[in-house]
Amino acid sequence: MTILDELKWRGAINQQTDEAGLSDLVKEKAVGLYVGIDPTGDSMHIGHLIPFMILKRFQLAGHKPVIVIGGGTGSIGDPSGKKSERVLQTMAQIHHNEDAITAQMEHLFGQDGSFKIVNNYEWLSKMSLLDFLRDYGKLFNVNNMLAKEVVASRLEVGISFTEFTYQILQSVDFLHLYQHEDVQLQIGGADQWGNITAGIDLIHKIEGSEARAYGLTIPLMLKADGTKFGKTAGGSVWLDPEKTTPYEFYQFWLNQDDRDVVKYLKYFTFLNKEEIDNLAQKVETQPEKREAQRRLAQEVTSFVHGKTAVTEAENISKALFSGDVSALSASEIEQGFKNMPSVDITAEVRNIVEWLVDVTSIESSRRQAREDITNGAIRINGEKVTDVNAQIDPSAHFDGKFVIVRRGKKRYFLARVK
RNA sequence: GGAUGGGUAGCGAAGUCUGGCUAAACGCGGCGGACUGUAAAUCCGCUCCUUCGGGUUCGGUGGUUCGAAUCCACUCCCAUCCA
Repeated sequence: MTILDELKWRGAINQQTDEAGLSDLVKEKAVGLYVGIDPTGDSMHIGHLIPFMILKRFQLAGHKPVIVIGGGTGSIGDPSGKKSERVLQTMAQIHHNEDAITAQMEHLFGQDGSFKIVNNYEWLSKMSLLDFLRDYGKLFNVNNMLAKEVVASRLEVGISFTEFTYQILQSVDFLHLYQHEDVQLQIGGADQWGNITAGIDLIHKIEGSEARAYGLTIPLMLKADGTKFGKTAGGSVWLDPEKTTPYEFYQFWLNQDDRDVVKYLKYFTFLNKEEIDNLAQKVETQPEKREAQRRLAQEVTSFVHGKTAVTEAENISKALFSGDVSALSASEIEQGFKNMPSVDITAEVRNIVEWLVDVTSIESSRRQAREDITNGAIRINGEKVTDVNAQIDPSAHFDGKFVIVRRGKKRYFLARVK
């Protein structure tokens, strides 16, 4: 099975520019290939992970991946997938994001030289306007540029010259990498098709039509219920443990729908076909065991945060979902609740309603607090409290250091006694 | 600048003609609960604040009235059409 066959099996191929040509190339040699990411934020989220997982698969198949941090393109703004013009980020912000994303990449893919990470700011920022216009601008036909889906869809609302130019910059990237890094394949999300083909056209114009450059896009990921993948009530699922804790990260994957889990195993893990087929079988026969989800959560959490994080996440999950938090030691709580919502409180003994609203802000109003207490939705240190007149004594448990509040089935809050 | 239609709770949307029965239908979302697989689907409760007496709400201001989301005046936004 070639790498392309594998991607096909994983359902990871949306479009390819020259299936036969690429297929031959992949058999012939170790192919240089790249995926770009513009530093629009200071962390990647799991949606960003998809193309990079594919890059990793190519690497495992003996090819030569290059990650392009888009310090240059990011300063322009990619109109792909955007309904309207975006506000430019300051260069300071972009450079900050570049550093953060680069560090994240190095953490994920290592610095052992098996992955090359480059920043297109290096070559794009040095180009003069006249060079740009004479060397590249001349080769782009505005009529073709206008016809690209990304631009065409924006003609109604408007698009600035700056964003309009984006496809040229991305093409220059591909050309640069083709010439200097032996890159012959660009991979991206489905919305990158136009940018990728623009780059291939540029290479053909400059290097001749026999130049072997290819493009491959990945299908847009949707959940079985039709909603966007990778979003939770709290927003995106980030790879940065400060934004999304490893525990939350693990839980995100564990909670995936049966209908989606096999697809995610294919996309986000390096498990082989037999293993995944076996797990798919389990989803059919014993869905309630959620072996596939558990394995998915373990694999992805381990890849992003490491093995220790998996063990920790599982320990915390066990304690929180059994409800038996009282067994936890103060130090375990410090660990497990590290990034759960928490507030600092005093050791003062208060009425529970006032405490939930005024002291901890866990509840938004007294009415709501009373309702939740009456419904049996509030647990203090693992014990259900249904009396609105109950008193809270922060010094009663956990060496007087914490009060653990649970609202509903799985929402936890930690109050730290100061 | 002119014409018309709008601005109601987190969002969508009734209510306005025929003032009080309206803290304001209904849907979505959110929060609880039941069931369960830490699921999906479904069902139930809650969803402005409250010391439970009440208090503050329907773009804004000012009127009419015993009483205004509802009537009047002015004003600010939004949409569409015309210039």
